[in-house]
Amino acid sequence: MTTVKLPDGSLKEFDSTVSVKDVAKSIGSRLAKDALWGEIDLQPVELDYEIPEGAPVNLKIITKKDPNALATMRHSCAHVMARAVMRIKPGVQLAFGPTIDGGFYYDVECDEPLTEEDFPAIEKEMAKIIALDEPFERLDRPRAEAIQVCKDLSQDFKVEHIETGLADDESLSFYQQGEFLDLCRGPHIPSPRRIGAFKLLSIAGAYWKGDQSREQLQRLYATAFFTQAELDAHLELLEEAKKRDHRVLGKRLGLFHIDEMVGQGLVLWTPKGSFVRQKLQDFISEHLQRQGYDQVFTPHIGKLDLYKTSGHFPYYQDSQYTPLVDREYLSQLAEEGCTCGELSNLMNEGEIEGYLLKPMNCPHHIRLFASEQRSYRDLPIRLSEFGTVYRWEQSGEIGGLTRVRGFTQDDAHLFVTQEQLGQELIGCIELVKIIFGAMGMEDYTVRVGLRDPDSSKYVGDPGNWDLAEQACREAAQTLGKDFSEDPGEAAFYGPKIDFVVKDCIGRKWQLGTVQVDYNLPERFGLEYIGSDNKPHRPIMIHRAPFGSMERFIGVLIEHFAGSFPLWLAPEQGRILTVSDKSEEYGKRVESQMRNAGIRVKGDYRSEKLGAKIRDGQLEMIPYMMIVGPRDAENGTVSIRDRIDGDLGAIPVEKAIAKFQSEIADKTVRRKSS
RNA sequence: GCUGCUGUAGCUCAGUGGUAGAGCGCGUCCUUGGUAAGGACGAGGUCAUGGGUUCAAAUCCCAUCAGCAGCUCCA
Repeated sequence: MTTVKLPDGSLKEFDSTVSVKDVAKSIGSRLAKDALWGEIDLQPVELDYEIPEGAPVNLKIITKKDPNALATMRHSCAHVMARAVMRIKPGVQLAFGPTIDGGFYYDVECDEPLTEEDFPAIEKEMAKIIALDEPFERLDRPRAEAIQVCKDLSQDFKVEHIETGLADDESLSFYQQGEFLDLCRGPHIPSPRRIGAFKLLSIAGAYWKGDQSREQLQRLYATAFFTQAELDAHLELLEEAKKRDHRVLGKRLGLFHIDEMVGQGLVLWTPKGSFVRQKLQDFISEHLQRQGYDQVFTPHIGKLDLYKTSGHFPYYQDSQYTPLVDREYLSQLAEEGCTCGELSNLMNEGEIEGYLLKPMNCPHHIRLFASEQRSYRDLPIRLSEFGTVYRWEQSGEIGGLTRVRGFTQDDAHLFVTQEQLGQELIGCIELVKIIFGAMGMEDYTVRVGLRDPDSSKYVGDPGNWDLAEQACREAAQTLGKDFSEDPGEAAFYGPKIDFVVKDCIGRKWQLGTVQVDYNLPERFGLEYIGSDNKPHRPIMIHRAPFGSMERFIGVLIEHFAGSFPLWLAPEQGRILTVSDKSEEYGKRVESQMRNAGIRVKGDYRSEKLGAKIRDGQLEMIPYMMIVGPRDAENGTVSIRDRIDGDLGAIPVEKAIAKFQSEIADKTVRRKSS
């Protein structure tokens, strides 16, 4: 008699010996078909495993749907990959080899570095190992013995990891497959046969334990699926994602250019890209006006003293462009025989005079606030600016529009009383909501950064911090969306709310941010006169709902895959003539449309219509208006919609009305697929 | 900043130790057509930059710059 207990608690009894597969069959044919392997008392077993008779055993049948099934298989595949590398390359030191979204990696260190040319050999060896079909066997060893095992294997990273990262573990588990033995928490699939299809993807450097001061390892990225079809689909998805990369689309659609001669991370906006950017600025400006913001302009540089007061110089000097040293000060230094080395030292110590390219806008806005005496009756004061700032980002970090060295924040600084803080934060969140809503972007995450209760690095009164954190939480709640609360993620000067989205290849980027600041008002000694006729210190809110125009548009290009909604499209419509005979009518329609405020161009080349349509389609033109003799006769245009294709002939006035209403509504139309 | 890869025509890319190729785009001409590529001809490149090896370098080596992936960082 065999008895199994299923995860739902139900018991199943069998008269004779049964395998896992038999149990699955007894539950349902679908389950029997989908079953990958079983788990008895959390240990993976093959489907043909004969369940021992006697006392009831806990059995779980694992299918593809099991959230851990794929990860378990991939991790086993990582072991196979590491084993294959060890067979091919001498002196391989293993570090970590976890599963990640979309695959897995293994960090290794070899005597001679791996290159992508080694991939075919590694994959071949992996296939061999899988064909051997040796099981993954778990071995548990007490601490001291485990360390000795790793020492015997000359696996220094594993020894270190047991001694530091796993310092509290009394017993450690290993998994063995053939000659390959690795410290591993498990679990693993019962046999390598379950590895359906795998592929090595790329190789990159990674620091041991993520520490820049430690050894740099080679990280071998790979992926695996249960079937070849799934792997192929995944690879195709990666290819598709590359096509919507904003750097690719930006070039193809002529939206921006980054020029080697101008400098790394410095964006040149083409007329088309500038148009999109301007439209977005107009859009947000309109809402700022409604919310009672005042727009200001401030220069791109400021005296070093300004940033010494704010604390940004020299403390954050590494992430700023080198200061512009004051002319007279520089010649004075030269006369004194100052060497370059000495000048550099003076800079490091912050002991120089001159100007800084502004790395942020707040000090300028603060000085505007301080330029007049303020009463509590004036508050809140909301100063906004599309302010361009410059930061010396690490060269390896720069790329596309998402990480640049010069960028324009849709910045504003609100000077508020403690009582006003909550309401103003809600107003800031409202703006973010309006923007994401207008773009149809729902796939973003919200993080509320709170202070780390164990740290003393924070400035400001703890009681006020509690109030501000609570205000941030309440403001975040008004989004009607889940948000995470991250202790320790607050800036040292105040709590914050961040908005994060993913790009086409899954990288996360912070867009909007709302931050409370107790620090700068203090450093600049800001005051307003309260109703008690005494000076009080205002609280500052920094906020940028887009984050930066560059990053936001980068993400937006990928979000729309280059197909901007009509109101944002640089070229909203294009007149296509069927032949040269319709050019005159085409030009008449073109000017009629333009007079109605529609941004149109004409394609009067002597190409065939099919070619013109193809070009327009590839350029993501929202509406193509085909004009031929029939249209000229009837006063119509034959509309071809970017999404829905041929809409037939309609009178020009009706087409204009249709476009105008779509523009006014800021309609976001997506291909329904 | 670190590791690896890459840099050839406006774009996408092929190519080999012996004086440079394709497709697209561009120009001219032919074609006058109704919903995703009509045809012919032509122009266009110090093969990223600077060194080195060699009789000979775009090709091999080194450095620099830039791009890509990842790591680290991001007030």
